[in-house]
Amino acid sequence: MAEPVVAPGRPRGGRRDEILATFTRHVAERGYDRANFGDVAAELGMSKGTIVHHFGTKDRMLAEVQERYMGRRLDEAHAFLARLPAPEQRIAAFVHAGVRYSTLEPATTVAFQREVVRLTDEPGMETARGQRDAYRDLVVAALREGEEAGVFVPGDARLRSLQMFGSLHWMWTWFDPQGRMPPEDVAAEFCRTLLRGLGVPDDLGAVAADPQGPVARCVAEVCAPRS
Amino acid sequence: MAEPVVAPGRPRGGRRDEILATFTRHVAERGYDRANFGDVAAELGMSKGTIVHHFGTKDRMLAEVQERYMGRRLDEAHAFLARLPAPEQRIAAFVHAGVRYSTLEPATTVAFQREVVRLTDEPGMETARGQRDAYRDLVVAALREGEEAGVFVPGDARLRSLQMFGSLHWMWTWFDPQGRMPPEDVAAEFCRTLLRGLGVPDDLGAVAADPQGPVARCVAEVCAPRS
DNA sequence: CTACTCTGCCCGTACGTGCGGTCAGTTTTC
DNA sequence: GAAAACTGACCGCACGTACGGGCAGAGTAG
Repeated sequence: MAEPVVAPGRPRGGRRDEILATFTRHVAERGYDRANFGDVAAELGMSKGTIVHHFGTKDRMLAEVQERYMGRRLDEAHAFLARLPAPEQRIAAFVHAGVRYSTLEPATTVAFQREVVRLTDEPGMETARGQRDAYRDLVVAALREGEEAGVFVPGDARLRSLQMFGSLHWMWTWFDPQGRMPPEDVAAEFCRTLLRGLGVPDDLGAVAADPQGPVARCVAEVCAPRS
Repeated sequence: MAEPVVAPGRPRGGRRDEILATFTRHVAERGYDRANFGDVAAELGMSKGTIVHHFGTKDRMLAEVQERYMGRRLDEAHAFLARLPAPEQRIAAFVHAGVRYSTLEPATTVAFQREVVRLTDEPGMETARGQRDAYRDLVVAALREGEEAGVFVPGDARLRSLQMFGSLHWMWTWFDPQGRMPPEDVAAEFCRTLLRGLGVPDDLGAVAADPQGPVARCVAEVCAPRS
């Protein structure tokens, strides 16, 4: 049924990536517990054994999904931070990027978000958890910079970062990438409310929130669709 | 090994409620998929069959947890809305209440929050979903009132409600009721940032966010611990 | 008071199913 | 020919739940 495409057996990681992508989609749709080897194998027209051969265990497969995801996000965060010096731009960029991912890699994003809790619980997730913590540290740092620069009103940076992540990580429960609501609008609205909440003057905030503005454009360049 | 037959008192469905409470705790700790009859039964020193006798299926049991939870929340929301006329007070009250629940009924709250997605997916959850939607409608209505009254800057009320719920519903992944961070502080910080973000003047916002203020007190009275 | 019956909780077990993972062997690629 | 990719049959186990029966208390008749 499925054409050979490239010869089976060789293509370095080709088949492997396919497996990972399908697994990711299943996790996104049903959650980790209900996702299973059998269905993934059937969908790809291969045997369960093949999946085991490539990944060993289900836990490892999820860990790899999370690590790859966070790896990409960290790279991108560093990239746009290097280009955006102002704290309110940085915070806005995190929001734009967070929303953007929901449409750029919907499956991976949902899979990550709905299974984040395993980062703290399960063993074997140390790497991914470290990446996640590093990412949050970047946001906290930007919030602190803003406070010190007097752009944000003083407050608890850690709590604020959690408030912010909550809004973004919750999106998987309601946001439909195929739906009517454009992600840019979501990002813009979230940005405006958040930045105003941090005490950023409306004009500065408007620029940072603008879907056509410099921040959004920078994020769009950095977080480009891959292959 | 079973205890003396009848527990002190004969609270209507005493045993039944005990089962539900234990099940709820297991869902909160491991998630619905990993929670199972065997463990609950063992912990209560009863047979799996007893659980089935009382609830029929696992799905039904979860549905009942969700319906009871949302029922209580709706009652309380109506109660504090009746006492707080101002939009900024109402929004603050939703935040205070949302945080408060994490310590008042930690297990039920976590169980609800981590399994919310089933409200939209699964059949048999129509009632609970209706309750959840009704709750969100209350928040959206308060946001719209605020806009019309000129207390909030114009914006997309639905998006704002989702942004707000995200912050609160995400708490289960990081908030520890036993931890150092007092829930009142979380609520206060969330309130301040959110209300400022909605355009509420700082003095008005400070009163509404104050853990000792009228709004927090009203919520504390309405959302009292139950027997 | 006694005997009988009805009823609702509760028990223990057994069954079917689904799933993660193993393994010995085959095919493909270089 | 060596190594990697792949297969398909199989195992063991955990879990939901169906089922038949036990048992204690309430109601009723004599």
